[in-house]
Amino acid sequence: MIDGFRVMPKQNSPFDDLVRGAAEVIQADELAERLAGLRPLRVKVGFDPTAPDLHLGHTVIINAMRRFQDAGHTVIFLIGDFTGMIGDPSGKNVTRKPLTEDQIKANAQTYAEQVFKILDREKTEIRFNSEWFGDMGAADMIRLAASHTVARMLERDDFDKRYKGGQPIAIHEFLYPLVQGHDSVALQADIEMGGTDQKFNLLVGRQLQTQAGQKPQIIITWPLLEGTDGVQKMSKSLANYIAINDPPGEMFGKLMSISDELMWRYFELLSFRPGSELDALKQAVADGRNPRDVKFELGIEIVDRFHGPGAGKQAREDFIARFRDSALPEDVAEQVLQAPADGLGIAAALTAAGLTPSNSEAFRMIKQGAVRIDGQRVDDRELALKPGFDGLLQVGKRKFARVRVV
RNA sequence: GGAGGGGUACUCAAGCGGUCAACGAGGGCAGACUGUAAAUCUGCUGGCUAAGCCUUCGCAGGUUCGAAUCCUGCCCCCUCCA
Repeated sequence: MIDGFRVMPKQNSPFDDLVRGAAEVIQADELAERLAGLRPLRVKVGFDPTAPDLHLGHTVIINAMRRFQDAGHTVIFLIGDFTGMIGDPSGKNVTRKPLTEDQIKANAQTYAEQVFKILDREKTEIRFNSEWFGDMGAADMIRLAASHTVARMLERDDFDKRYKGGQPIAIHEFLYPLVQGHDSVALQADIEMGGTDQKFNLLVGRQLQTQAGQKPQIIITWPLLEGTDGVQKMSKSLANYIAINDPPGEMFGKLMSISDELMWRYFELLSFRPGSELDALKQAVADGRNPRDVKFELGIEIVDRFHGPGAGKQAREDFIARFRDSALPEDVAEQVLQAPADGLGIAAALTAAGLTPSNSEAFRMIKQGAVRIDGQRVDDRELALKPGFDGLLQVGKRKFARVRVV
């Protein structure tokens, strides 16, 4: 799938690990050539300062950045504050709301906090494209616009589809690839990485660099990570995501819930283990090792990364106790609920404790045998918790609340 | 500017005067199974002071014993023509 790979040295070389899981490398031979040089390469990755809540899908490319850092290269974390102020409409026909300068600053800050759980802060160059676009005049912008033709713009897949499909394309949308490409010129990027949907924009960068007398950047695109459902891309709106701010237990649990097949995909794109080690793990499973235990390894690595060394093992122990040995969790924060004299209805208690969204839902859960008190199933929907009650309420396998009724 | 089509629950999508809290699919949740899952099977999937009641089908009115379904006005989206 990747052109030029077969001319590369044997499997699992440092080169392979740098681009492991990449969707495409444009001019792989050039990449090998530049990597072989003595100069650290400038690796540019642009970020839209709109969605500060990062999930594991976002980290695929950040992991790749980290690998380049570890290989001694310079990673440029480019924040598209200039473009953000205008509102990038790419992708959908939904016009994004322009962001204010303050929002962008705040988002950039949140971004940085999360990103440096992976990247080495010392080795990261943070840049904003308003540096060179902020005071660019109309004349220069028109000059930039003159560097590309409409026909070439329409080569981009989504433009083409929209154009042929009679969907509107605003003029400024044509400017986005140019602006992004010009960023590469300004930064003198050797490499630009992005999602597969960015391919066209990244290619424009190559052209603009060539026009500016620079060596065109190498392009590495990364696939969109599937969400925990294993089918659709990971995204917050599809509720199939693992946020990097998820608490350890939740993060570990979500990782455990992915299919065995998807586990390898996650290893490939999210793990820092060398390819040789992944091959060994695959072999072990093929030889009969329980895939669950290998999934534990994945969970430990990821949880450790975002919650510090040791957090992963702790999460695994909790997980085993909870799900394999079905022990009741110990560390559930106690909630104190007010009850009328004749007691608090069980449904109302579940809802008040946040275990169910409504009393109706609580009744449904009881009917389905999903509700337990201290491990004992509750069948009586009329059950009332009297003042003085103190116990562990449970809905389903993973929702708990320790409740004291007064 | 003109002509036509459409807005239904988380999503898609039926319904076109009563039996509609609204078919079906997807998603989600729960139960069983398990290796934790996935797959599979089953159930649930508006709210409530719960065998009853209340609110929902773009918004606001109207007709009717009765409206998601008919009428009027408004808002929004799409297609074609200019």
